[in-house]
Amino acid sequence: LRYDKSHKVETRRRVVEAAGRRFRRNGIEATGVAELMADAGLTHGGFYGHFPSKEALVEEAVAECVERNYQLFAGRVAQARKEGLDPIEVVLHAYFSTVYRDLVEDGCTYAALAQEIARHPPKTREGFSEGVTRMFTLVAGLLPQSWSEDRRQQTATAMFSMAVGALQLARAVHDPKVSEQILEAGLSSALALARG
Amino acid sequence: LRYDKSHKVETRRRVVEAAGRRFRRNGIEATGVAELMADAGLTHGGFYGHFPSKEALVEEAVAECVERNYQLFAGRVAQARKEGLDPIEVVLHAYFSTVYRDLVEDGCTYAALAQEIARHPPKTREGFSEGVTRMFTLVAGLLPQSWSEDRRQQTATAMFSMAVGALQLARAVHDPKVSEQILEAGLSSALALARG
DNA sequence: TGTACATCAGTGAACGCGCGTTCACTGATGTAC
DNA sequence: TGTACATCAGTGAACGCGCGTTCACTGATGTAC
Repeated sequence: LRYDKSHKVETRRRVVEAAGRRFRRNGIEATGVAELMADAGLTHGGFYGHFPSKEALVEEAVAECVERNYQLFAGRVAQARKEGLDPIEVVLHAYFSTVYRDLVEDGCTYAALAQEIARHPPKTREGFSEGVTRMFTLVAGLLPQSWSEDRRQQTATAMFSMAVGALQLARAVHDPKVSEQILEAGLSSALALARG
Repeated sequence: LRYDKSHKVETRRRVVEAAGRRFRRNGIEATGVAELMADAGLTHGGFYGHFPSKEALVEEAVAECVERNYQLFAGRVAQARKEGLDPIEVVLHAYFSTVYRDLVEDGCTYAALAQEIARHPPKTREGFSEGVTRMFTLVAGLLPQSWSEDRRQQTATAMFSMAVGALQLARAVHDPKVSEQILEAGLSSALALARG
């Protein structure tokens, strides 16, 4: 044996992470294998020692982005609770903000990839779908306990859809004023939905 | 003179329309010049007799999609009024439906292109942005007259964001049941927002 | 009315380029002696 | 402890391919005689 096995595992992890960032920033199709290997400090040839194809990496990178998003969110919720704040308010303010709008490469996986994912093979879409339903459930858990399970799930789903749509439109629009109005409108309506 | 001038104008129109469809179905980047020229019944070489570059066509096709979307919507509103129905209900039911989810190439320009447009030059984004604000205003006009101008604009903005996000997530998710839940949740929450 | 002609919308071969992928290789490493 | 060696993670030239774009051309058309 040459390197200890952790070496290759670590390199692979670095490639997946670099891919996740690039995919969110520039899109999956627009990101070349050579480009993301360079991000990980490697040359393109080594790629196929880690993955059988670009699509295999896409699948893994999407799953990693989804997981990372979930952890980030769950972390914020836990911290809000520790500080005695309403988690749903903290989370919504974080989401519908110019900071999150501009944080593309480390930002929301769903706003960044939803459109492109729809044209990828089922396996890739499965990881994405699982992430979506987990987010729905996480948000539903932050809504009033007095509501029925169904109502919470439904409201959470709608709120999350609104968050994804608002982030995307806020990014697409060229007038910064309109962009901010989209975020503000989304925030206040999402808060209204959360309060019933 | 050879052909009457209407001939070239008509061909150009056909190319722009074919491009709009392809862009919505397969994405802008994934659509080749040869492909959309074939859709219009031509070969790729003729393209540059009509447009200086692919990006110039993109700009025009986006503007055409935006306009077409607006007309479609305005038409539905007018018809609902004629039939004595509440236009906002008619429009929301049409939007948050499996039919509209599956009608990609003739469907919502914003759900289909928002993500990609964010990476295009300012001129292309301007046409898109203008369309977005026009849609906001159109929807705002359907909300209760008793509300303040601000409230209507804000609610319309949030509703439209939700529609775009819900359509995208419903398209991306691989489980049809989850996809339908997203549409249903979006519809009932959008109706709730419309009623205050 | 019939023919020769000029026009120019549309054709299709060719270009440089970057993509995903392959493969013969290199050279830093942990191990055996 | 020092050296020779086998391993294999990573290198980089090369591939076929499709992209956007160019350009010399073709041939259907309306017009002039």
